[in-house]
Amino acid sequence: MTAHILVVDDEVSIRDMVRMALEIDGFIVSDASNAHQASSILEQNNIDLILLDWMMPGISGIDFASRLRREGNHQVGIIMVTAKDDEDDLVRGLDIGTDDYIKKPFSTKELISRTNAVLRRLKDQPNSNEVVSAGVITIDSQQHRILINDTEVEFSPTEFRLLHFLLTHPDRVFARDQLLDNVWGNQVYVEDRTVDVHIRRLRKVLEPHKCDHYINTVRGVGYRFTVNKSE
Amino acid sequence: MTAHILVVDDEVSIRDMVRMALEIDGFIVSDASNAHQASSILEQNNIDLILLDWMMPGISGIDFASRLRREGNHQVGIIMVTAKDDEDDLVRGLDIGTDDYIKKPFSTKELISRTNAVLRRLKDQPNSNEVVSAGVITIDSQQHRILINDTEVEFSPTEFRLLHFLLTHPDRVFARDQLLDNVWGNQVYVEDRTVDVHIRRLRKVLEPHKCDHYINTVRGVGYRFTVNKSE
DNA sequence: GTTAATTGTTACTTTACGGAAACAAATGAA
DNA sequence: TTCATTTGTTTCCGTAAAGTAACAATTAAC
Repeated sequence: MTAHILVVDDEVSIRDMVRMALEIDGFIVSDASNAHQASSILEQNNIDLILLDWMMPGISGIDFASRLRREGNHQVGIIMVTAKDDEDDLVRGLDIGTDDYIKKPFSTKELISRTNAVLRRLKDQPNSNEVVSAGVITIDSQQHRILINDTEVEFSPTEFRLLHFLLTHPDRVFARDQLLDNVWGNQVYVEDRTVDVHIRRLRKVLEPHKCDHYINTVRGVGYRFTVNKSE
Repeated sequence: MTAHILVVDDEVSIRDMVRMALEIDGFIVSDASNAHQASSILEQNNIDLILLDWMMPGISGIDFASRLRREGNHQVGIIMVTAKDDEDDLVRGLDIGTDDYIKKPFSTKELISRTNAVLRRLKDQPNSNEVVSAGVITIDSQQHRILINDTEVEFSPTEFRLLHFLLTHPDRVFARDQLLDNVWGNQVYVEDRTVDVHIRRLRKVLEPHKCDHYINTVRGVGYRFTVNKSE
């Protein structure tokens, strides 16, 4: 889920500065010095967000952005980067359908903040309205609540993610590595056995509600979530 | 959802020009030649946006705008209209709390564009003309008052907006960034942890009235407002 | 101008979560 | 049975996250 960001600016110093700031924060960064380059990068990569300079020789940022939106590309986020004296065109920019703008000069802190904010807004829309349930367990991810038999039960963050993953992928065995990838994320490295401990903690919380048996151990392989008790 | 726009300018030719442009685009338009007239129209109508001339005999546009905001009218949008030599004062104008400005002379295209942009931004914000309540808390945003158990309780501006946002979006977790976007606005950058401090201040004010438990901490995620106590 | 209020930041404290180690129990193979 | 391997469980401890208070800088009010 690391976002891929395209930086478009004709000045190499700005590109480098922005690239560095973004990479330090864990983003994947591509850059382009003009609209033409940017287009081809967009076609060949799965770009999440474009940081687009307002004034560029040739096709300007504003033209490029409006062309993208006109061509029906609404999924990619666009942040316009403007010099301070362009301010009076800002509204026109926002009218095109860009997501935000940053005024030069800007701090890397501000850059990161706005980037994250736009990415979050883009991601939020389709997702999180879901309520999933299995057996007596119901998970409302928007409220970040878990109900068991209509009673709220508290889980720690990792327990929450683990149970959510298992519940949304029922009747299927997952090896410990797979669980680590999906629940912990493939960036972090932790011991396999850590999964055991968290499975234990999960069962402990589920136990008072008589549904710890939803979590099966498949010896030699891993764990499985199922509402049908087989043993 | 046709917007109602008030045009305030002492020159009749400008009023007519603007009125015509807006009406062609489907807006409902009222106009006034001075601040006094504008006030009475504001009281009698549900105005969405004011196009306000900067320089006017009597009470100037800037004075009128700042008075409106000081009186707590934050729901109406304000676009300042300035002659080209007033530019120095622009920053001051935006500081008062106007939403945008247009320099004379302007094209009707630009006028429409900015008007739409401001209206769009306003629409996303909490609709302030209503009285909302949850549990023992009642917020009258028009009066800018908060009642808890029918007793008025004082809040600072930021506390007010924060509580209003949370109360109008109950039972949903918001990350700190999301709260910053929605309560502080997406054009300001402040630290994540600032949210914590304001949550603390909010709880401190709510505490004497035994409803600080409406604000839940969701560790690793953010905060949630709910009237149903679970623990 | 003086005072008070508000707000963002920082620094310090407290909490509790998560990861690993260590040991116990269970399972399967010989 | 005995042994090796896998899993269950508990405990410890570092640390990330939230709570809190104090501070400084604005801003509003008087």
